[in-house]
Amino acid sequence: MKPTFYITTPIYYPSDKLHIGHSYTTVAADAMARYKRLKGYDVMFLTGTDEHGQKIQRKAESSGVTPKQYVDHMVGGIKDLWRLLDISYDRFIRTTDQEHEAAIQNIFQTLYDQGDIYKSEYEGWYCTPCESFWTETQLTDHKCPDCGRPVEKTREESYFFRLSKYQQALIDLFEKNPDFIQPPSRANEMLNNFLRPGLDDLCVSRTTFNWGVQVPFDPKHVVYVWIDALSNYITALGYPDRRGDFARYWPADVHLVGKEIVRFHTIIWPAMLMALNIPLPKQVFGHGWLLFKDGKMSKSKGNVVDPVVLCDKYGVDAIRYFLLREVPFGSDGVFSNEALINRINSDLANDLGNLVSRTVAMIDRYFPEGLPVQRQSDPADEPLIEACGNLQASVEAAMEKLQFSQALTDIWKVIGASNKYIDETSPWILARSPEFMPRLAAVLYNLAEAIRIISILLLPFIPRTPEKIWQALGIQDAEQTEWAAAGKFGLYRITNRVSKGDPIFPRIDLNKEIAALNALLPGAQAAVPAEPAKPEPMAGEALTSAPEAKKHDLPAQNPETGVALIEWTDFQKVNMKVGRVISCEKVKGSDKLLCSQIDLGDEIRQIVSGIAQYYQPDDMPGRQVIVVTNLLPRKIRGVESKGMLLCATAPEGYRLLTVDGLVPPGSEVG
RNA sequence: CGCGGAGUGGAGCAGCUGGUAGCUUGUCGGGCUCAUAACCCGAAGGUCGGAGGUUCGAAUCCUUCCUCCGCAACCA
Repeated sequence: MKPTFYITTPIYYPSDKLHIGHSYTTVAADAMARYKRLKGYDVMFLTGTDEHGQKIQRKAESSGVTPKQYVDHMVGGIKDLWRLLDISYDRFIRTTDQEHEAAIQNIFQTLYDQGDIYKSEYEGWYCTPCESFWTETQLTDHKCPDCGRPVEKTREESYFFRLSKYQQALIDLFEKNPDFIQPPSRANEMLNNFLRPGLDDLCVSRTTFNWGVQVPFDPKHVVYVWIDALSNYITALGYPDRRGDFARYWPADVHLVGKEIVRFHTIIWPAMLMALNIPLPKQVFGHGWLLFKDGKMSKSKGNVVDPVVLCDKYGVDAIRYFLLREVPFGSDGVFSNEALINRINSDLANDLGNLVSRTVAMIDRYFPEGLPVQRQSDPADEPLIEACGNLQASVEAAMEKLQFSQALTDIWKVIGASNKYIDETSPWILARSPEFMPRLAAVLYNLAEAIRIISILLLPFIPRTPEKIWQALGIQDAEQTEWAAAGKFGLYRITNRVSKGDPIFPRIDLNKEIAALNALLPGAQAAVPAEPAKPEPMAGEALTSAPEAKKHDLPAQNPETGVALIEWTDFQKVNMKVGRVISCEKVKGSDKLLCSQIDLGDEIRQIVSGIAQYYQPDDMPGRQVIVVTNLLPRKIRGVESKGMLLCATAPEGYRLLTVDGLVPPGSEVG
């Protein structure tokens, strides 16, 4: 029987479109899953969505659909994205799956029956205007940290999980299994910040919303995210049935998570499993975040850092390569368009793509009938052959530690060695004299062989590229392309026929491209977590075979820019007017917010905008501004905002939109 | 003292169980012409945030200070 390997991503919260950070986690998990499959493992790669909770419920309400309709739509988009990124998940769990919901009720009941869950009261401070609960420690000056207004002590009936009971067992777990949390620094964080100071019991139900799994014996309550979401890792395997997939794959080999949810996965989750008498996962890997360079946020979220746009422009493999190579897994890193394009140009186009091109071109030119049997080796070949011989071992060593960046660095060293080998052996000079033909043949053979080995080792990371390379080199059969074949030098067949084609990775004109991207997307978003900011799903719809892309669900896109096209009627839904600023002040306690009173002709509106870094309050009165008037009102830092001021995102910051000449306040824009 | 992270050639980073700095990219010069203006070689460029201390010796260990960033807590 094959050994098994079970790897998971967090389940993502589909309240918004997924961004490049979610893609980062998922691409990493995919690379690992592919690697293990190539090594011969029976792999279970799980991802999914966490679909319950108040935020989803509200989002759905404001869109005028049921929560289920809302998440169904979002999940369609997420699956499209994973298809686009070549994510080879084996199962896609949704916390709204029936089996998952039933399993959650079973778990809740079990824990309740054995006394690990008990009913009590959740005591907190309630801010009525904000409709928010705060704990003692969250308060600032005994006031609402959100709006600064007084709060009142309130009690809410809740169920609690006896987390405190597992404190010592968890400390033991961490101390006896130093590898349980990776990277190790995060284990210290957990021990020092949470475990040693002491754990509080955990509130695991809510009565303030109802979009969730009902507590079986108390229908007023729904199960809160902890149990609902974290349990996905076992409900996806059929738990509470402990036979079948559960027996086959559990315990998980690794949970891949972003650093912001390491705590939930290394404290709450193991404690739950201990309570249920289930073996613990072998490892939780907390990776870093992808940050955005200038830290500026963008009002029109999404475009340039939208993985869909990037894939359309540069190809999936280029994006996957960047994500896996640019930042050591575990550390934070910076995403920028310049960095992306530089990686593509120098690594993929110049080093790898060009190596394939020049090798194929020379074989094609000097030996159009195929490489001859007669080949003359030389001591100069040895460094290259040796580097190729060691490569698979070093890639595997890195992969076992989830060091994707290191694995790719190792591969690129051999790519570099190959380019250097060409220079040292100067095949074009050998080609001038017939007596050097055997030597020339050996050189080109060695190059083809190096590229063949490299291409196999690239499979986990950029799965489309190896196919293209094999086509160029005329490699057809599995014996030359299976994983084990990367460990043997000399499998390339002289009967293979090369074929020159288009470059695998064309070079990109950096300046032109940056200009195009900037035009498309004003400023990158600030610090997007590389992972879902929350873990709370519960669905487990087993995804069977490759689903057809639901193209019709996606908005049409302008092929030039990647921006979604909308109907005129969509545009008409937005109501905009010219307003005049009457007065303006900074929002108290805020660095970035200005609160303006705007004359719209027939009314005065209060609008909060994030422009304080670019405009002084004194500078605002009298300005003519463009106001979106029919946005849902929203409270920002406790101050109500009814609308939005339009701004351009310039390199130096936001610039307000205005109108040409004086017009009466309230004039329609359209 | 809210929590956490980071300051190392122009940029981005590694080194941090102590032995006077290394990688990628960029710049400059050279080589080559098989290749995607690509590839190969070489050079310039750093008092390792500051100040003290431990030591024969500190980027590395200790003390202290400074600066930046993320989160807490915000840009509908």
